[in-house]
Amino acid sequence: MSDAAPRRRRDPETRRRVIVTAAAELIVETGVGALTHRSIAARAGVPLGATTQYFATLDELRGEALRHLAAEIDARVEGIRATLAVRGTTPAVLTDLILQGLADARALEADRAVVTAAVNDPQLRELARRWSEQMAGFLVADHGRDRATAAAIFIDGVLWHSRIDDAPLSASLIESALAGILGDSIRPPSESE
Amino acid sequence: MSDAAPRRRRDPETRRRVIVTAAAELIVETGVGALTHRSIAARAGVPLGATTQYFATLDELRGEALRHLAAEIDARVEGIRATLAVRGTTPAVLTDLILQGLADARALEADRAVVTAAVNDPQLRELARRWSEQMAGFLVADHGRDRATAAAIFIDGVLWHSRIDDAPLSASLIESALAGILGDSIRPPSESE
Amino acid sequence: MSDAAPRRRRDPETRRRVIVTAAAELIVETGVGALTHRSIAARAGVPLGATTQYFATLDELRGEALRHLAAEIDARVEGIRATLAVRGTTPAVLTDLILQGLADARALEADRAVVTAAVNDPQLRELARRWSEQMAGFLVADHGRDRATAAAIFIDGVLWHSRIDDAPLSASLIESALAGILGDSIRPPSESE
Amino acid sequence: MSDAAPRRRRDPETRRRVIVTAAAELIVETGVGALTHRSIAARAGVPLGATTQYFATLDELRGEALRHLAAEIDARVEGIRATLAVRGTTPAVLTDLILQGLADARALEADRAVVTAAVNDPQLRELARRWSEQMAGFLVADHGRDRATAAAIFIDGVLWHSRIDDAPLSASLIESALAGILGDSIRPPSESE
DNA sequence: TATGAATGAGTCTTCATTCAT
DNA sequence: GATGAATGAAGACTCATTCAT
Repeated sequence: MSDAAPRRRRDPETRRRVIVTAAAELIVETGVGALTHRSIAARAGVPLGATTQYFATLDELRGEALRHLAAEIDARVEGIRATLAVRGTTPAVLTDLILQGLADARALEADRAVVTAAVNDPQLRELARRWSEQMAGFLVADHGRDRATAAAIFIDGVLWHSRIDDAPLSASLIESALAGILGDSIRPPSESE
Repeated sequence: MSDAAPRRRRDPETRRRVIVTAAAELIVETGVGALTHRSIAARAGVPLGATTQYFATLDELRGEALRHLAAEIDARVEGIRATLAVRGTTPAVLTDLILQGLADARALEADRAVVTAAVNDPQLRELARRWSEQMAGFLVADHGRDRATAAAIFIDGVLWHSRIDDAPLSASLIESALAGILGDSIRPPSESE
Repeated sequence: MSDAAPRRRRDPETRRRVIVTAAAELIVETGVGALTHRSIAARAGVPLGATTQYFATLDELRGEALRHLAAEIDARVEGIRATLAVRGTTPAVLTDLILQGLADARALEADRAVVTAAVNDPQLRELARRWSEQMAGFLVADHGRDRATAAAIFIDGVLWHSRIDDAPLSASLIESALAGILGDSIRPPSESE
Repeated sequence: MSDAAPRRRRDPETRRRVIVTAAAELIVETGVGALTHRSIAARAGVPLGATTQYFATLDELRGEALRHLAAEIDARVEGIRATLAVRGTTPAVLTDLILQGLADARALEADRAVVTAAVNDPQLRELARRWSEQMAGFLVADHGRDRATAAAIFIDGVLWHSRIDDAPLSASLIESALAGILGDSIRPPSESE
């Protein structure tokens, strides 16, 4: 029944990660603007001082958290890339992947959080652009620059829609739109390999 | 005593409006998170006390400001509706309107600011949805629900793109994509009227 | 027996003065380095917030307090000037004034506090120089630049001595030294007015 | 296991000295108020823990550093004593030594730093007095108590002047003043030795 | 009613000191 | 013994909100 909180084990690596993760969660849930040392410490279950021990300023910690989110997103994007390489970049495949992505609420929120944060912070623009640019990059070989970009923009719109709107979009709506955007550049995936 | 002195802003209505407008500007410029009584008073050119006189809490004032932005957006949407009624809902007309909208940086920023704020505040969702829903509404008669929704989503994506990305999109990219999305539902505007 | 501290009367003028005075006292007693908002508030008997209400930064408040001390010093220097004008700048008169000054512990401490603060803050140098320069200025007409400066420097040394050393200096020691420094430039005060 | 590895600073004595020296430097450069464990460790090139290993509190370390500065001063004072013993205590010799002292900015700053620190810490008074008292002691045999004290006070004033004022004092000003203070007690140095 | 002074809660940040390793 | 991670007590500063005037 001793109420003196025992000093924690020394494991800087883990602690850093716990703090960054907590900050990332809070950004997703409440936005970058609401981030405070206190809220992070509470969420991470560490004393206030720990949040300033590893990061010189809140700005730095915020940056780490956003990069953490970006890394999460990158990992998913890499999965998408791999799938597209195997199954082809047809509207059906893309729609499938989008619906999968929408089903992962956490992933969706992380992605939109980064973009949202970028609206009022030019330094984050590059981070925010990445997802969309990579998606366009995956499509450009098969569909050309303009169609690829337009498709990526449409997909971005879909993600936003699902973040703001409660009614989910139907697969056929998404697939038809993509088919229209990609037009006659659509070809079945190559048989080889 | 001289009645030449212009009636000192005795009009509470006007003052309220001045304050709300100032708050709306600040939200657009710096985000909802940076809003303070002091910054609003300074921007509006009114004493600090005036900002608490007319609005019980900062939250309330923030809400009014966001509603003000929404009303601004509605006014522009109404203009779009009128134009579409006259010129038809073809990709060319839509592209024209989108490019016009992108050229109005202030309008664009206002719109994205409301959506951004809505990401972390469910109460604002309805406000944020409005623009997209109305746009879809204008297209539904000519193109059907799904195509209209898809087009509105694409347009939303275009607006986001221009907010995050520096390189502007070409008219042909936008028009081609819209043409693909709206597909064979596209018809020339009616001759009548 | 109500323990709710009643909100104070509104008298900004007085409050500012109370705060600056408290800060000046603390500088004299504990040095500029030990100055904190909290210590000032406690000394002044005002809530913490009051110390930040009137001064944008602690630096600004510190500056005001030092200027307050400088003004105190200036007032005394003006008294010295007036006395020297009437009674002449002889060693005897100077010694008399010095001993008077030394008797006023508070004045002495204020003076040395300003100089001490200037040691590590170049911005205060000018403030710290003033006393010595004015003293030299009073003597220059009668004794020439070098002797006047040397006398002022000696007096400065006397003030420091009395601040650090417990044993007081005798009047004869001071007077003899001044007589030596001023040398044959010493003349009795003019008879006229 | 090669014994070529230079014996890792295993010498606690040396480490203590390194830390104290670093602290002393910092006091001279930035004042006692700005002293922190971290700044000392950084300056000394030792780990943070070393600064708390050898000194129970920062206060203790600060005291050691000030005593270190006092010892430095003593060493220079001893040099002055030796010179005065050889060359005599004439104004010319004293002026020479003063100008030499003023040229050694580091020495000057160390000296004033100790005095400055003593202003707000009575425990340091004795340390701060030492320089002046020793200087007077060197002169007392040749010039008597009062003149010696007065000369020491004047020299102290000169040191302060150079710390606060940008314009340096001329040798003739200093020498004349000393000549006046020491008066007819001045004698050429003894032939002996 | 209109104003801005008053207050304290809450923010970021720095550091002395403790103590696990 | 030596190191640096851990902790919390301050410190500067900002502001929503209250309320005297």
